[in-house]
Amino acid sequence: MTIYDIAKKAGVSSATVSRVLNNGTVKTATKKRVLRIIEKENFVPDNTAVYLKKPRTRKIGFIIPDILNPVYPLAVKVIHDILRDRKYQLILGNTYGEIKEERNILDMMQREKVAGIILATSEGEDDSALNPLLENFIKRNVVLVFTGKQKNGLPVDFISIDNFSGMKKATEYLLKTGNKRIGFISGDKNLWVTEKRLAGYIQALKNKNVEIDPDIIITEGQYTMECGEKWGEVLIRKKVDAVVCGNDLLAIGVIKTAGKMNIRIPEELSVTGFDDIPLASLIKHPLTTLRQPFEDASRIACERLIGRIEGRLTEKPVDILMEPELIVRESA
Amino acid sequence: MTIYDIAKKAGVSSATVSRVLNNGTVKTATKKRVLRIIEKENFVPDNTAVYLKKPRTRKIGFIIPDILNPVYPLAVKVIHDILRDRKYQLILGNTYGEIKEERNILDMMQREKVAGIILATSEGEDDSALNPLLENFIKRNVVLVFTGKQKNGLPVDFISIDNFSGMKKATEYLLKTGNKRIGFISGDKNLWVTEKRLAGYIQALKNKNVEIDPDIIITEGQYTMECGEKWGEVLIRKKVDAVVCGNDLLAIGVIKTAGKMNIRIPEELSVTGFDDIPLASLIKHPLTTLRQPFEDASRIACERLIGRIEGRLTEKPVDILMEPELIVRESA
DNA sequence: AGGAGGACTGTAACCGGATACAATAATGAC
DNA sequence: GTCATTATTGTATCCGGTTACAGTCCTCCT
Repeated sequence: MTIYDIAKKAGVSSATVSRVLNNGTVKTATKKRVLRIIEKENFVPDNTAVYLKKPRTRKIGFIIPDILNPVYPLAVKVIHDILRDRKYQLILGNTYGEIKEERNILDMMQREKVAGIILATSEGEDDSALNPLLENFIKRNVVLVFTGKQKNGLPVDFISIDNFSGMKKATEYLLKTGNKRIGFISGDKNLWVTEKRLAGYIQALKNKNVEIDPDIIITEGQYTMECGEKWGEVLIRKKVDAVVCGNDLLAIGVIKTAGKMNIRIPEELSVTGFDDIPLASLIKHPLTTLRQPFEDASRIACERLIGRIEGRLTEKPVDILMEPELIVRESA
Repeated sequence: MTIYDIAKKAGVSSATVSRVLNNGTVKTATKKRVLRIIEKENFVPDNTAVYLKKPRTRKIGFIIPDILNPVYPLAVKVIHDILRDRKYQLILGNTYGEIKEERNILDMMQREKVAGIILATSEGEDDSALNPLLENFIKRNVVLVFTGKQKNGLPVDFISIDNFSGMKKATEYLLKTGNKRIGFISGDKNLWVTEKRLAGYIQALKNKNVEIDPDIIITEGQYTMECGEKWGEVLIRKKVDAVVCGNDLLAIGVIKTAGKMNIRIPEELSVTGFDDIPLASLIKHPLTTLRQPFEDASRIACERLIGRIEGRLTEKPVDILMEPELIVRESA
């Protein structure tokens, strides 16, 4: 079933059917007749043909590290909904922190001729290897927005969270509430977020003239609960008063370990997280953490992306850093 | 940049380039030369053209109610990964329980010419209105798999959980541990899962000759934490000993409410859930619930789908109901 | 009535690949 | 060296829409 079949049944040319489908100028009576037939035949045009001819598709790629990290479902939802309202389609890709996967996903998206990509990943120092690929997109007028990594000189919008300031806040809070020996756990040190969050932690300590002890700073592994448990135990054995965690999952892992080791929270160990995932307020020791304005950031990123695609937004690429808010609960 | 450009630069015809891209028979030397140029020019073929000619795409639709429900991220991951390994692409759609949204998503997927769809939704009694649309897919050889609703006579595989048996187990457990007055909370009564889960609850009571009290059976609203809080309060005021919840989110809501009302769990109120979402084991009163073999079910659904698409699987549509496992924790 | 001008419609050329079929080159047997 | 086979390559068409361009048909004036 093609527009030619519809055209024949309606006694018009294919061009007229196409115009009916695209709100071209068609006499009302003709339009009605064609629409009736389209309806009756359950005709739906084939996007592969539509987009072959049109200069751009209405597909947007969204690349995240891992949908199982509870931060991302909300971002996916926000973006999914905006795209739905604007009649765009969402193509989702998980990289699991692997350059190779990211490369595959980008390749796939290029084949699919996406109109834009929201990149929420950051694979560490070696992800500059992806720059040539990304530049390729830009060359072809595919719009990019970054929300999880530095732009490395690429002319793209960058919408993110002020990780430095956030972690500084958390550390300052722990210092203020009397913690002396404060450990730090994050994921891989080469990730942009790790770097910024670690810097915030260090800055807060320096400001109060607290000695920086590399022995209780752990910046390897993933941002997962499992790593939280593992490193949590290590730090507890090193007699820390508090642990600043790079994200909530790590913090929850630390709290789990503390439970197993019969360490009371927050009396014997204070723990802070980062993200304020839905879990954070529901666990046994509700988590003191930094709430990311994730919804707003996703919305802004997505709307700027569409604005650029549709030519409504033409200003030079900007950096927008949003301020996380410290949410004090019971874990610290 | 098209295969024609590549062909010209390589001094071959477009057909040869196409063969290089599709592992056709090409002399090794020629292949090398063409590949070098493809590499140098960063050429990537345009799927809109590829799929215009080919009988089917390598895109699979996955339709879920809401990615924010913690059951779905895992399913998305499992399916995403299988598809990635098999070189298929994932198109995700959230319906939010709305027939209208589901219709839009199905329409979009038809335009995109998906090769198959995994349907994890169930919009209640009126979703039979979607049958004509779904039959349309089948007519066009698009393969469907259902994981969340009855097949309504459609010739499709149905992979799901035995909701009836699961809820019967939970209710029986509550009876065995001495609870007399057991309330029931679920989402909308027209949903297939609700129907089955309610039936399991009723069967368990009947088997023990416990009177069914419609006054403490609530089957409206959504499967959300908020509804759990709302209906939990209602049931607590009606003096129930226990509440069987249609899913974990509802159960967590009930537990939250109980906390606010100073009702001790499980001494004064036992609560069970359904799903065993990641949250279930981490909350203050770890949840007794039914673990769904979600990973396996998603995998089976996805693999059968691909098998049928690729013609490897040709047997008649089957129903596979997997058995949920009762996980006893502290809430009951 | 004769035209001007706009509304509507049709014709045909793309878009960028895949592939049937035809043509040519290479290989091997005798 | 010749010819049958097979391997390799090229030509041309098609996939299903969109759209530039060229009509055709009205409507409304003068």
